[in-house]
Amino acid sequence: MKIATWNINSVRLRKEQILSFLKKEKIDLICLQETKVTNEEFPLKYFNKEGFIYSYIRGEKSYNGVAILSKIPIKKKIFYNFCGLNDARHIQVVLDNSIIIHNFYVPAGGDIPDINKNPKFKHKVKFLKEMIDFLKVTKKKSKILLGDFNIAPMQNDVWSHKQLLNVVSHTKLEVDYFNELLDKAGVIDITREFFNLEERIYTWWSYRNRNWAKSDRGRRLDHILISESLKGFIQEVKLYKSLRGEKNPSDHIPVSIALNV
DNA sequence: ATGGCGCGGTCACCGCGA
Repeated sequence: MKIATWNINSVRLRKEQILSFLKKEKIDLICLQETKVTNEEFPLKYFNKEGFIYSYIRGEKSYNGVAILSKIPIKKKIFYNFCGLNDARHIQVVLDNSIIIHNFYVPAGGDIPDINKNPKFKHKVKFLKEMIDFLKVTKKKSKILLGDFNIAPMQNDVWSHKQLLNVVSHTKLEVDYFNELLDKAGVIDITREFFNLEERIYTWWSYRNRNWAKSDRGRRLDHILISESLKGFIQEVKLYKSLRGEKNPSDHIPVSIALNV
């Protein structure tokens, strides 16, 4: 079973790229973020006719939006609201084998890393706190958390640890919350387990840098976190950097895991 | 060292991303 996550930055604009990726990499289930579309306007039939007959979509106009497209049956569909907002940042499904899959789009947090000066950062921090409280009660359950966490937790998850210490996504406050989440939710950062700690790995490169590949100033913001109990079933973890170089790309690339279950 | 782009909406500009 192969599961992927991808912040797609508009599903309508990039449905062909998504399908091509799903086919080429033989993905069974994908979690999308920033679909930027209402459920009514979501191109669901486009994926249904290609075998992704199971789905759970939750979108809104213009902003945010998450979706799960699957070839594998989905037993249960649930969503949760954080910070009292109905803003389509989380959905959850349960598979027939009882594995729980969460798809998250954590708030970006704006520019200034100060909760007293920047309401967007305050929102992000509150979201993370509520996420921890929400997940800690399921610590013992077999689960996979995927999505755009908007946090680059380790030194080699950014192009320059020193220069990004005070940049939203890599501040100590955010990294501490990320690690608390791993601990309290009972999950591990499986991508890092499959790559050397010394290796710089990214899932996002800014649109603003035309020469993104050459300057390579990326960040690892997209994650797949799995229960300890599932670790033995993981056969591979893949990052698809080449997709950032496609025509009209998303600024994020997909990440996938292959599970032997 | 800095600035750099791309999305959706209802517009030819803005809010937002990170």
